[in-house]
Amino acid sequence: MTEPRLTAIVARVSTMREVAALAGVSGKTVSRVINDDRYVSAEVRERVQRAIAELAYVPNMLSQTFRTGRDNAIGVAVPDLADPFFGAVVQAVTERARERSVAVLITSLGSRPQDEQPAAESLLRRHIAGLIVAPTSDDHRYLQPWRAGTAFVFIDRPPRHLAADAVVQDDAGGARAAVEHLLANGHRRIAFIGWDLTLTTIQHRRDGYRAALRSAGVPPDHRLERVLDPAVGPSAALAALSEVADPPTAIFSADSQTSIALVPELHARRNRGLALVSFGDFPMAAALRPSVSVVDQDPAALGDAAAERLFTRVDHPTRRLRRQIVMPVRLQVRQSSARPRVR
Amino acid sequence: MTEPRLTAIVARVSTMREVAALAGVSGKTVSRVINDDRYVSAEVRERVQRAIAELAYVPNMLSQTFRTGRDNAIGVAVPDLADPFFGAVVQAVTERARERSVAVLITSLGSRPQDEQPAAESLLRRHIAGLIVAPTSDDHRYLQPWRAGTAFVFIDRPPRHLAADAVVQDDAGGARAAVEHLLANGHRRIAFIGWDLTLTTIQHRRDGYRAALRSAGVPPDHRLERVLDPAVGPSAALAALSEVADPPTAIFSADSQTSIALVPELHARRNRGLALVSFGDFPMAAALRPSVSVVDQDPAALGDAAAERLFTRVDHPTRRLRRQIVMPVRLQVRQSSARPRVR
DNA sequence: CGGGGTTCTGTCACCGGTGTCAGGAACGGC
DNA sequence: GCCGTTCCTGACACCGGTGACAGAACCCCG
Repeated sequence: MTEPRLTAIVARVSTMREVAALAGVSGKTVSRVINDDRYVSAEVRERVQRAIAELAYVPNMLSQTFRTGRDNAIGVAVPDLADPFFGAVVQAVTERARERSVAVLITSLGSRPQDEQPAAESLLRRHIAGLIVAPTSDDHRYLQPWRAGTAFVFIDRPPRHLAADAVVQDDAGGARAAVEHLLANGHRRIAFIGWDLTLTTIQHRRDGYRAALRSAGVPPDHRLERVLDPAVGPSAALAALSEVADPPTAIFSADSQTSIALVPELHARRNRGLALVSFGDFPMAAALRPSVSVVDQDPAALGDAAAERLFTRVDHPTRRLRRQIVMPVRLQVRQSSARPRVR
Repeated sequence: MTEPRLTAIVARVSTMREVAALAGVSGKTVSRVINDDRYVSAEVRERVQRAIAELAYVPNMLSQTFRTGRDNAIGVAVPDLADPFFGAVVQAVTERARERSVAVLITSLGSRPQDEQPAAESLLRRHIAGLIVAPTSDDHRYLQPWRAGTAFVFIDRPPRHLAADAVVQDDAGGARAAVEHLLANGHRRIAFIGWDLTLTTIQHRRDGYRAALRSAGVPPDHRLERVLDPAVGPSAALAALSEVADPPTAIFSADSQTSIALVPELHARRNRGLALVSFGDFPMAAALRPSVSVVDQDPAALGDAAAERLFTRVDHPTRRLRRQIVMPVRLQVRQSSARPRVR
């Protein structure tokens, strides 16, 4: 055994047994030093630490987690990481995880519901401690076998056929506030444009839209409710709206995806006085002319809340907590929701 | 042993030995069925598969990876996931990884260089097969011990003091093309605004900016080169530029972060004919009035290239390949780079 | 009918840590 | 001097799969 050289250049990761051999102790004693066990003499501890430094030893987390049966990691599954909303959610989750030295496994689910289960199981088979999921499917029973070992927190949309935590937004309330704001500015003919009515979030926003109209005594008009066909984009929907007798003076856009598609189209048509409020902020909304009024969702706060709840479940599996957390949304009034032009 | 019921409700994940017991075979035979080993009789295979379905067995990846010593996962480390550029990169990487059934571990590095090493090591100690990193630090020697077991691909910025693959953009060429375009449109006084000149990417863009001016015989003017102070934002820089004798008629913004801050400010000042080209596309750039001309980086292509290179290194550790991959960038001409107004 | 090859299945060790337990040394109190 | 307690260290099994190897059954061919 050569004399320890602290400056050694190490070209390979070493194992605990190599450290033990170099320090002249058993593997278990090295383990004790790593884990700050109090029952190690100062002299031995010193020797082991020198050996660790000498070999640039880093514990193999694979075997640690294997031994305990639980990976010190959480999973995050969202439809699309390139979507700034989910990007911000994931960013917040990774920050909370790092504070706890927990690794984050990530997967994108895409938009096809049938892809959710295999993607989620690819994370679960690693026996992660918890999973944060923004679901795309309508049936989460497949998660049942994993509940004993893994905590689940749903975000954006609640679980179906499974009892689990959910952090959602006040979809109906936010939509209602947006439409009430348009009503207060004198709009009576207000259109609803959404992207995918099979999503419960969009349904709730439509419910809020309708409730606001009802409360104001404005008669509903199904011709003003439009679903966007992703193949053709928003131009067809706008054309159809303009052909309605007594056409709308304002649009409530039910999600930022729709708004992002809608805005260039409105600009291209020179936007004949059509007001707009978007559910969901989006980049540059404030810099556009007119700047776009939005219902702001604060994705970072949502990510924080989801991570906090997940870690609470991991730390206290038996604690009783309300399953549903509703994040408030905030109406951010800008220029695009001004009064209708007098004709 | 009860008769197999395929409809069993399973409340717990089961192990291979439980499957083996139910099927009346050895654990190794179950392993063979899982891994599609050809030496299993049809009759046994059938029995084992029924037992797997009955118990809803999913292999424990923790032990698989532990046995082989290499985690079937790759790591991705980027400064900020909420940045749409990195979001799109990560989205592309996760798609490529999913095609290969490889898990993706993610971490955000933040902007402080000293945070990079601990964040990277938290991934590496899991013995991942590869790491894609957009570095924030200037010294990557700490990765040396891991090279034997882990492939490294740097993105956006090349490694320092370490020989490893890098997928970068044509920063100088893109900047040069942008500035040449402004020159062709008659601009002679062109400002450079960047966010952080310690980053090599920004340095290269400035080099391209200077080279374009030099080739055109336009005398350089250091007063037109500005670094943005993130604390005060772009207003101070714009004010300083407008006070220069013979002020600029165009701005070359060296990164999308800067552009995103700059655009609202230009709008607020009613943008007195100041042209703009941004290095890096950003959301809504096409929808703004005037729409913003950009040097488009295609982050998805960058993520694809990085993932492809990583998997090539993992599959063929000895193959000789060029270390540096330069992704082309594309000048996307829109309205904001038009000719200067005649005064 | 014997030898060689292929097919199928099981036994056992092993990956690299950690939990359990045992045992020796040192120390204090009566 | 004896017993009980605390301190320190090591031996050993174990987590759940898989690689190496052995052995049995069967087939084909000379």
